[in-house]
Amino acid sequence: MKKSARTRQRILDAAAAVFREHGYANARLSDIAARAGIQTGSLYYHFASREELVAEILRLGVATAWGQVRAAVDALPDEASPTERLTAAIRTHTMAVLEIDDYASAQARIVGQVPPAIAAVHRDDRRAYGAYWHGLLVEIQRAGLLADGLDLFTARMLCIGAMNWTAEWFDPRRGTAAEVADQAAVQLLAGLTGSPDAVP
Amino acid sequence: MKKSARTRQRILDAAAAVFREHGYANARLSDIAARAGIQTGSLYYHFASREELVAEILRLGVATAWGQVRAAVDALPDEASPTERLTAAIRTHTMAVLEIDDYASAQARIVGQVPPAIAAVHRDDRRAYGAYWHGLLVEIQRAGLLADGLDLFTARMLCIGAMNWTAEWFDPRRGTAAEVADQAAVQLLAGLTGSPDAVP
DNA sequence: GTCTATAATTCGATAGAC
DNA sequence: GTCTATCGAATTATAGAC
Repeated sequence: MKKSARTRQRILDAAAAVFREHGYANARLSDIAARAGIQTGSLYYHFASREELVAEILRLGVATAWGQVRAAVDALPDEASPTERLTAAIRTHTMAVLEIDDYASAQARIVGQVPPAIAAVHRDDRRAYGAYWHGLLVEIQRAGLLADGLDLFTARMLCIGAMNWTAEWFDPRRGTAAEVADQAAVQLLAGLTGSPDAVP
Repeated sequence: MKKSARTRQRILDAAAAVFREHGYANARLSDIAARAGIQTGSLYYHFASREELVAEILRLGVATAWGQVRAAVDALPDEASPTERLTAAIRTHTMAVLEIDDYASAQARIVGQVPPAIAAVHRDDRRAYGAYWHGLLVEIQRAGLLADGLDLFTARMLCIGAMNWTAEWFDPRRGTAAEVADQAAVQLLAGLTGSPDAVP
């Protein structure tokens, strides 16, 4: 790998960590540069502006979370039930936000705070990932497991909200990320199916 | 009411609306002043700093949401069940975030983005409101309705996350706030109890 | 590619007239 | 109490040396 690509990667990693920790408003380019081990001005060799860097973090946040979730779902045996597949997705997405991945965590924290122009560009990424979750919910519905009266869009957004908001309150001193992820899977799935017995 | 108090109130209303709409980072004092119908410099007769104004919005956001939720719960007949009480709370909190109240909505959107000093001052307010919700969940638990294996703290935070995140995605063109609030009540309660039949 | 130095801009905050 | 005018701090962005 070229030196340029390696430095660019260091900057991205640093930016994800800083946005995750400080939120959008309080993340300064000087913080990011310092964590990447370079001077602030040097950032501009790799990114044209702060906004371009932010946009890339958002894109990678969705891409990595999605990649991990899909890998976990695809790793299940072919005969896995829709509830098993959704359980794996919830657990993995929550783990990504809480522990595995600074990009997913940063995306969850700042996506609602970026300027409209960046949000507009990012919307297609979010939609594609949302469509993937929609598919998982449709499987539940087709199996006749969805609780009566639920709108699929609202149901999905409530679940994603519960998962993404964990980044705001999670405290490792209170328990592990895996414990939160497991409970999220149980609780959210019960909410969708209306029955705890549906959880394998 | 004195003129000073009325202007102060106009500024607060304007700030809540602007923070709700633009998030924390992109809300400028000039936007707030313009909406309140005064010049930016005039803000400083009423508030010592931007941070003081933000802190007041956060405080009022929790206070008004709590007030509305408590009023809705207290309006139920004495013989109302724990599930009826929690249903009323979820529906009302969600309605506050989505429609009723710019303060509650602004608080939900920016609470995770404010500088640490402001967040520290605000923590007591959040804890008190959290304790109220904890009490509602304990009622469910005492009635033997809580699903096995749920940790009350995690369960509460997942619910609050799902409700607060609605501010990020709600689109009135897709449906009414009341529809989302109703579904949130059904879905979140089923998640907590593990049984749709527990919902009245 | 990265550094140092600095320009440009934005925005919160202050001063003083009215 | 509010306005106009302006200051000052912070931070993004650029220029040019190395």
